[in-house]
Amino acid sequence: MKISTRGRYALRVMIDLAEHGNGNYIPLKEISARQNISQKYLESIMLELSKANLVEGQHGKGGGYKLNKSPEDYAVGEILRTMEGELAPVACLESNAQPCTHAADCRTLPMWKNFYKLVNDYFNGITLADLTQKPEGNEYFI
Amino acid sequence: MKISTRGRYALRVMIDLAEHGNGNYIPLKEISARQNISQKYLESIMLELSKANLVEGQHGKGGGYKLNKSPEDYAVGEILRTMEGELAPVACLESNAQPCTHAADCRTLPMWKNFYKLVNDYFNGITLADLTQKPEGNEYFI
DNA sequence: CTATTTACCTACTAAATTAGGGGGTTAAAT
DNA sequence: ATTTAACCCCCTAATTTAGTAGGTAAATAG
Repeated sequence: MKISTRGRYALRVMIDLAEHGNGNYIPLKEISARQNISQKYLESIMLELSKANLVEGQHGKGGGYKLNKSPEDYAVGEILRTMEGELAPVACLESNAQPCTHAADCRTLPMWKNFYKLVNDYFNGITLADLTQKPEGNEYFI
Repeated sequence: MKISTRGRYALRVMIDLAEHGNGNYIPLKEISARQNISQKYLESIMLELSKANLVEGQHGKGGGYKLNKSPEDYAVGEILRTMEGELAPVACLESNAQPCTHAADCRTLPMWKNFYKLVNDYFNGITLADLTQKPEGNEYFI
């Protein structure tokens, strides 16, 4: 029941880009230093985020990564799903799962389904903007 | 973000005991056959459930396992935590975690904390009795 | 054109986790 | 004494996780 390191790191990178980007490209080296995450490992994470079109990479001097949308348009759920795949608590709820013949009398399926919805609703309801430090202090969470 | 096989199996065994036990000892062989789970693997799961006092084992003929309480007194959360440890989404929320020096300005900690509470509240609010098939049909979940 | 910078790409690896299996010992009932 | 069934210890093959190593390709500065 853990969020993977890749998911957590991706979130930290996205928050870093939201806080330090401002529409400019930020080289991975900077993010790696600021977040204290191995640059090599971050590379593979950025590749995934880039392929999923959550960030845009730019080669060469002055290049780096930047967000493709403004922070309030990224749901945390979107970022986590990109790194972890679907947030389903059990394999049989994943969209590519082969249909389970016992679903009709499975005692626990409704519980997992409700939980799955709870998880998605929670993380879809939080945006990157909610997680960035705002001057007046972030009051999103009590 | 998956519930482990051990956690799912433990739940299925507990439901099986609730539905077929009725205060009697049920040998693992029967549960294994009914649930289609390797008896060997179940052994190690039962050992854990037994040590946590969720079930009671009895040696010899007429022996097996039975619940220690009635089904409505088992929270699903209690069973899952026995098998998986705490249901914390990130390591730093676990009770034995070394205190994180960045907690004060961690952007995501409040989100994880709220999520942790959501998870615990959800699974603590469901009992084994809610998951067993009742004659009139189980209406706990819509 | 060359050097530098930075993203992008492929392959490898050590450690941990998962899902078991083998082969016994102990306790209870017949 | 035999059978049944929990309890206990040690082993393993496959998969996942969290990286590292060593490059190539593209953009910019001079």
